[in-house]
Amino acid sequence: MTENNSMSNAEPSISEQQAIRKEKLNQLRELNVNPYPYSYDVTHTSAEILADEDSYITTTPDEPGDAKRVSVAGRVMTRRIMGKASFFTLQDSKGTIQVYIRRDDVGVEEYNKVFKKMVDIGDIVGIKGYVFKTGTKETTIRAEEFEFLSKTIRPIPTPKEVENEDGEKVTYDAFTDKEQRYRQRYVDMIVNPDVRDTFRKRTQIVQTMRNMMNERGYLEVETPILQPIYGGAAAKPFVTHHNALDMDLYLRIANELYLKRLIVGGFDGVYEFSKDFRNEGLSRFHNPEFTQVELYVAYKDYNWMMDFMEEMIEKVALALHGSTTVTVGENEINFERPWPRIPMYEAIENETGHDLSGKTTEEIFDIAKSLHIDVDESMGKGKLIDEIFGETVEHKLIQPTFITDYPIEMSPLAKKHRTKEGLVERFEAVCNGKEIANAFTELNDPVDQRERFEEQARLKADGDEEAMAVDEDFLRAIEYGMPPTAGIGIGIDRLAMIMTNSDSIRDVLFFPQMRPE
RNA sequence: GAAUCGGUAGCUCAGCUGGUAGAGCAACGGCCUUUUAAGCCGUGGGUCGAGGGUUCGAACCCCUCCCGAUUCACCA
Repeated sequence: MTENNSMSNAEPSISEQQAIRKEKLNQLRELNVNPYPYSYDVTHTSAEILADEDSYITTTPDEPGDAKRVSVAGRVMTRRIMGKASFFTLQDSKGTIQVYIRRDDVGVEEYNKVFKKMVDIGDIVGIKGYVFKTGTKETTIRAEEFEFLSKTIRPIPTPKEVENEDGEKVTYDAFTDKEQRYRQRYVDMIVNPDVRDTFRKRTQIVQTMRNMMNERGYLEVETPILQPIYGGAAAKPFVTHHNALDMDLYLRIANELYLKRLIVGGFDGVYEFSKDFRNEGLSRFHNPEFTQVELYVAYKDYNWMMDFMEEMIEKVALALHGSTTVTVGENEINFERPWPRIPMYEAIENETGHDLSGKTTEEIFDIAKSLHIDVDESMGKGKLIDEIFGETVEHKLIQPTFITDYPIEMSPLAKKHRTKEGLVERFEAVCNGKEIANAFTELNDPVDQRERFEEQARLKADGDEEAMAVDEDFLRAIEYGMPPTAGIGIGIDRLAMIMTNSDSIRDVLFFPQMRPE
């Protein structure tokens, strides 16, 4: 970053429309109208009225008598002014409802000088009135009182949705520029209501998972984000500095090692929804900060964890869609239990015809070359196998699938397989061609763990930036004894992408990372 | 980091082999008391992403840079 500070926000020159709207603020105050009052008594949302409209509608709107009164608040999204009466669409958090406002209902001054002259699309207003159906059978609130709640001084995009002859919805002037949608998510949410729906679903995913873990009696905990030693995953960290301690700290890349300390401490099950940070590239699938849930359960192994995950994700699909089947792009993905469980070597053999079990590093290297996979001499056995899997198998796994039993070289925190030499008890859940979870029977043999860390340290010394550091405190913890434990990390962003049929991680993050404007 | 495509009014977009910018919606002034992309008449609005170059003349051609999307590479 240079001298010219990109954090500063010099006020840009304003458009004609902004100038006009600012002037309206002065005019409103001259009319003794507060453009920014303090509260409003909202009795109904648009959705509550529309869901039960028969109980609200009066058939004699010109003589409403004791028809039910409603007050709603929201944003003016469209306007149709016809002289002495007008229609406008009011959008609140639950949807939209049409409002009909007449000069002779709200008063000449209020209608002519305030409503007609001062209201812009985007303004937040409150309406009190009663409900009727128009000639074209649209349920509409007839306003008896109108109030400004917040005057907008910046024009918002004005998309228009209409049904064509075939009954299809066509949107004109939709707000589609992705850069602006991400940078100004607030505008995106105002004019693209399905965006709000995506984020509601994301929260529903988290809540469904949290509820299930709570029902099982697992404890939701919080562990440090600022860590003196980062670990628990293979990734490059962000570094920051603590002034008072005069030491560098890392933003966590995973919370695994802290959660396992808590299992040592005596909890049977702990979980944390955690923002993790990895100093790597951005893409459709990667944001520098992302969310995982990690869960550790004592006295269980990875077989149990597969059962648990199936059940949890099936619940999520049902909660969001009322079905185990979810449409993602061109695929129908079915999360109904049980999911196939395929050992990694078997998955590779099924796809390529090569059985890697018992093969030497050199033999696997040659197989990779024969499959036209980009490999080099520096790659270890585990890395080579991972490359082969990634290139030949992973993207083909559309339906949820557990890939089990990984090479020990790639898994320094997982326990050796109880029967298969050279492998660990680890699985990844793959769905729509992408990993959505990673889990193992946790390594609780402290001597073995120390050796694995030392191997990582050798890799780090050889220049592997993603190799783990030896975490002496973590070793000390498991030297005190950690019970047999199953652990899992589930990527919430990836899961949300699948469950909401989003093709970019940016669509499931409110504020994806962007370069400064 | 590389390649491709893109950045023109508040929004969505035109703009030909170079002749200093247009449309619809939005805004502004009128008319209009059941409209719904409301309609009709009229008006204004632009650092054409930024900077340099070529040219009599650049939104357009050339160079550099900024921002974004997509694909690829690393990664969850």
